Amino acid sequence: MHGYDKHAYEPFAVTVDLAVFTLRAGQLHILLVERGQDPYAGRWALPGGFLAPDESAESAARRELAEETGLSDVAGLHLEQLRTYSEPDRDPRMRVVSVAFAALVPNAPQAQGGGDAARAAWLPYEPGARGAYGPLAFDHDVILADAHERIGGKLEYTCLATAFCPPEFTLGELRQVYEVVWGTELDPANFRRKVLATPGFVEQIPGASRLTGGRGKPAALYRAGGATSLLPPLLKPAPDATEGTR
Amino acid sequence: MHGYDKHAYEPFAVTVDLAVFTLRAGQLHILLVERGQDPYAGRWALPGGFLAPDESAESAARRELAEETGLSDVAGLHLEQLRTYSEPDRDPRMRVVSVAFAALVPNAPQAQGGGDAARAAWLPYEPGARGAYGPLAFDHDVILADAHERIGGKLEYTCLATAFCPPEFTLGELRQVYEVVWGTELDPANFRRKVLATPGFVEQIPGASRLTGGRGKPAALYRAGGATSLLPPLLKPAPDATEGTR
DNA sequence: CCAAAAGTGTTCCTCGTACACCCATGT
DNA sequence: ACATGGGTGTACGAGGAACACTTTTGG
Repeated sequence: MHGYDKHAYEPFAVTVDLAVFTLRAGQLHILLVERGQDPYAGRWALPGGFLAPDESAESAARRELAEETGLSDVAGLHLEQLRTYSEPDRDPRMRVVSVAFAALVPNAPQAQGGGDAARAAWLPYEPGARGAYGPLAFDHDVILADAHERIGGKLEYTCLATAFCPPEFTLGELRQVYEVVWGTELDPANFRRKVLATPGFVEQIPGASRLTGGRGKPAALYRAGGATSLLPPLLKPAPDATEGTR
Repeated sequence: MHGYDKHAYEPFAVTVDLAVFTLRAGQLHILLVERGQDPYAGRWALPGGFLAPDESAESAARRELAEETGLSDVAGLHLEQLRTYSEPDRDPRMRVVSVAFAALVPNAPQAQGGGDAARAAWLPYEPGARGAYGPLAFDHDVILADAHERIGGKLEYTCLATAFCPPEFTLGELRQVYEVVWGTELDPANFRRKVLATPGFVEQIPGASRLTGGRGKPAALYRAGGATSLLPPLLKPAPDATEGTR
């Protein structure tokens, strides 16, 4: 870090972009806003905004998260810096450097068309194939794909999955988090043992139980434990080579 | 992303900071520059600099890497975005948002006091205890610790370790990378099997061999293979609980 | 009675760990 | 001769994968 003349270089705008995931009806959803103005008017985009003069990217991201989701208690939600996107031409109007975040929300409430965004909605996310939202504005398709990959990877070796669950949940619901994010199926029996064998992953709520959508035996309820790392990791099963490329 | 008035917000300076590691004499070293001016005059700092108007953070980082190390071929070196540091008070003079990178260099040549940096040097890095360089300028101690943690973690599940090695290396040298970065010892026999069992991690150079510091049997030479991910991972041994806190 | 999901038990097999042992070289 | 590091072999044990089986609910 050498010269420090404040005017020697063109100023940059610094923004945050958020990839906010939730689980709804057994499917992974992503929070998107519809752009009201050019460029990319009418296209869907990740929610985000400028850094205020006195806040860090983390603060700005959490503020935007509260505004866009309409959630009152945003303090406990998982919010994680992904990486920074700084290609010179990523915004056609000016130099915008964007710090991207990934966030996880449990029971998604109604999306807020909050503030100045034209419209906000939770849309189902399918990796690879674009879902109901066509190509996103700017480089947000790349950011979204990176965010999904990061979340999927972190499930393997952290206790992050509970961030998708409400305060009280069953082991079947927790398992569904893995299955939906990874797009695979897991053996319920082995999953159960693995989770319970990890100290601090979940704590059983004594006596409580809940019926799971009518059918089946009532399941015991658990809440998230204090642990953050998951050792040994819970590995995503290798894609079966016999399936070929369908 | 809402209003776009170029002058509605205070402009930010955007810089890159580099944590460049190398192995020297069986010890992990970090490239530092000595600051010539206030603030933090006389203190060591990570090399870095401003983004030019037409380059991305990745381009700027690679440019700085070439300038500071004096290496001619910087294209093949491992350079990886770490995260972005944006606390409002991290630079006392103005708002500076810094995109941090971690880089790995094999056989470190002489450090360049290149350009405007007062002095540049490779200094031994010891996690935890500050080494020969006292507290770094700005928040660079935090960045450096984050970078070391990231590198150590990536060794577990990627083939990154070869980035520390010259084009031709022995398995003992590769093993030393892990031992030095992790601060542990590994079983040479099991390490050998693990590496050779991973397709594309290393390729043997037929017929070649090299004496290893005089003593011992000459070792076969290998070069880096094409693989990047290491499955199953090569786990860092858990710290032995019998050792206590010395 | 049947389907579906929770929860328990058991077997098989892979892989990591630890350690013994031989090989080739310098002092 | 001996120390040192490369390289091979092997036995033990933890842990994951697969699957059978029981339990409890709704239809």
